[in-house]
Amino acid sequence: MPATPGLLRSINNRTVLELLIQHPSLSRGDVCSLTGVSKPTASQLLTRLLDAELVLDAGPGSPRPGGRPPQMYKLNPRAGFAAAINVDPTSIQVRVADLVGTTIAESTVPTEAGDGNHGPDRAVEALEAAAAQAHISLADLAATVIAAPGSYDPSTDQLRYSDHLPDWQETGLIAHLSERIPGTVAVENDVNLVAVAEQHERERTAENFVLLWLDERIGGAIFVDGKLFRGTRGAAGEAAFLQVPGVPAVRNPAQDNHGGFEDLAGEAIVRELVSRVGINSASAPDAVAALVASDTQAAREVLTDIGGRYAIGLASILALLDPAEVILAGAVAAAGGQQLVDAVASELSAVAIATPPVSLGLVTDSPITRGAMILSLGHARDRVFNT
Amino acid sequence: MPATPGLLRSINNRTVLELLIQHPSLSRGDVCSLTGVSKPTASQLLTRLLDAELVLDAGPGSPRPGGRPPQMYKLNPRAGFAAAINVDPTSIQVRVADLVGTTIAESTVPTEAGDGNHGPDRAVEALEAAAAQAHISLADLAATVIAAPGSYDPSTDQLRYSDHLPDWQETGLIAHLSERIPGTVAVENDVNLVAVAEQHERERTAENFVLLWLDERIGGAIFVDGKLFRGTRGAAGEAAFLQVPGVPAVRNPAQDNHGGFEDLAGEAIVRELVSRVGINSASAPDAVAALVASDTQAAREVLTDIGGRYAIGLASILALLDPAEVILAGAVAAAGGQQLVDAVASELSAVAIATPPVSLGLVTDSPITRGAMILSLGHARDRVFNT
DNA sequence: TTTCAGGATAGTAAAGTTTCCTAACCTCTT
DNA sequence: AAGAGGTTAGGAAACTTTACTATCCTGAAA
Repeated sequence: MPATPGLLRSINNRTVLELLIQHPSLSRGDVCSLTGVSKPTASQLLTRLLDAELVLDAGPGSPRPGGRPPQMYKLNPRAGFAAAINVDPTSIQVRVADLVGTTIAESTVPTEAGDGNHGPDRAVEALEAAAAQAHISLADLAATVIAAPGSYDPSTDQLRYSDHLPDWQETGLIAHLSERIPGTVAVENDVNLVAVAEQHERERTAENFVLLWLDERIGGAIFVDGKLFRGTRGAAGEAAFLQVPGVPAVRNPAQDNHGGFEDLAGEAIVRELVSRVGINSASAPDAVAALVASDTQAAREVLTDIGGRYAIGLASILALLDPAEVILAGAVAAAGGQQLVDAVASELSAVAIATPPVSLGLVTDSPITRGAMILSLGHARDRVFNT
Repeated sequence: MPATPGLLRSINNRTVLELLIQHPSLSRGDVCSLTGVSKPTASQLLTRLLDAELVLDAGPGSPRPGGRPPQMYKLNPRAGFAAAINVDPTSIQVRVADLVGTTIAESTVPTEAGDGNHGPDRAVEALEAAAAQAHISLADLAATVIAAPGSYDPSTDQLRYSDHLPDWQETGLIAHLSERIPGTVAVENDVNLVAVAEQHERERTAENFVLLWLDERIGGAIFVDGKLFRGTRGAAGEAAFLQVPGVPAVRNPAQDNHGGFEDLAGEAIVRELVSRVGINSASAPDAVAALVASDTQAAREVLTDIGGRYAIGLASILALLDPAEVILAGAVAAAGGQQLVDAVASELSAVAIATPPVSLGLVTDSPITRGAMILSLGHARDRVFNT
């Protein structure tokens, strides 16, 4: 693959398209100043992209005083479409967006236990329904990202550690899905996608950060150099399986699908700790919310205890990864709010080497689906722009 | 920075130079077939590089039957030079190599306690001496990499966690060194450099791996996508500071500069465990070597215990990073040999989620300096080739 | 109020540069 | 003579610079 003049065209085409993602519309002059190419080349680039129908005429722009108004161009939102699917034990949620990122269809299919197959084929059906609702054909989809608990291992093409989804255990998962869904198809761990959503929300300030997911289960996600770090088998960031002090070392964690950090700070433990101050809730988020609301000395001590447990696991994470930032997300983190963050941060400074800022997740509205859509849009653009 | 025709030249120039690193010499025809450029372009590229004195005529190659013998070209080894400096508490070791990687000077300066300054200026003196020995000027150096224990924090330009090197604690370390050493200057953690040497030795088979350093102290290094992962403050991979079960959670690890995994499996503990079977040695490597040599049931049990302790820390590392491979290196690992590796691997499969292959470090001869030279050569080539 | 020069910004055309490619032609050795 | 190595000549694709035209706003004069 030698570098020929055609490479220049692809590079510059791509540069312009990337700029059009960031800016709603651009004139030829904007392209000149933002990319550094000359005026004739900017014209040429936009003409080519217009011919390829990747770019549309956006009409005249606002004229500067005493000058001709510029001709504006925008990305063709219908040059391709992206889908995000979130699979959890009770439902399948589908969202379809155009290449600009505007949602054009959305639907949720409940998957009650015992009424047939809730596996990949059911997800494809839901996707077909959403596509019909958006008045597009499945063939128009350039990319689909499926969010699922557990980790996706690309070497075996299989979902692991997702006992809650019995119908998704087959090997050859993406191979199977690709037969029915066109374009790029990817399966991604749900916690990883929350991290993607958080990074997008923070406008890429954090290139290296760790997200700790505190919900029904404990999870984690790692960003390295602005990119998701998945590990070899897609199992990186499985914080629940950290071996931590305060509980005995866990043996056979894979078989039992439960880890040391969960024994120290998982849902059950949190509920039990909270119950010691007389608050009995059905779920850990409710328990923590009630704990934060009750402003007693005993409640504060329990919150410090919980924060300290999270801090122990985080200390190992910080020792290995030295992230610039730690984000706490998930229902328990949201329930605990800033008080929980403060408790974790203060305990953390006592047990970890170098403590980065700790903050709460900013994305509260369907973070998993949003992260899946962000990845899906990236894949869709990659695919559409390279033609 | 727009893509102009000049970019093609740089890309192709660079491609040819990279090939000349891997192959001792190449003909024009080799360049054609390896890069995919046409014959005239290959000629043009080599002529340009010859004019820039980055490439030298290597005489005629071996002729194929019934054909004209090709004209060969090789990298100009004197186009630039690279230096590697290894600083440890007792000495400063310097190595200088040409751009091809051939060592052209080597020296070791002992730094006995109490005879003046053993800081950066002393290292510069040693470097000057080595340059004189190689009959080059300091100005010919394109890159220098300094290996040191502790971690180098680029944000404060300072070495941390290196109590053994009191004269290296200043802030503005590289700024200071750059005033006296030309070219790229970098400071890198010694364990990271061992990992670089291992990766180089294994010819890039492992893109994602973790190296556990078992020596006077416990350390670690992480490779992600074929590149060293340093974290935000250069402190990634500090395995000694993992919080692990079996010992109490460590408080204030940074102040005391000692971590949980060290309490569980550090030098002192290893010596004590070995002493229980009657082997008393001054150092952990000696102790482990004697343990492996004495083939008793009790010795095997102690080895299993030690391996199990290492496995506990590794379990947390695997949970977070999911590497494709684990490498055990350092004096203790070398002393334990394959028996120790087997003990770790077998215990690991009991306490970790997914166990990758565990193996022993292959580089036994000055791995730190070799790693530093590999990085330094990379920097030197980057610098020389981009002109 | 209308008209029309002047000025500023937007866009195009023509010529030239750099880099690559293909095709044909030398060059050297067996 | 044959065959591989290497060069020359002509041309294509992408960029640039320079000079030109196009469009619109402003504001002053009719």
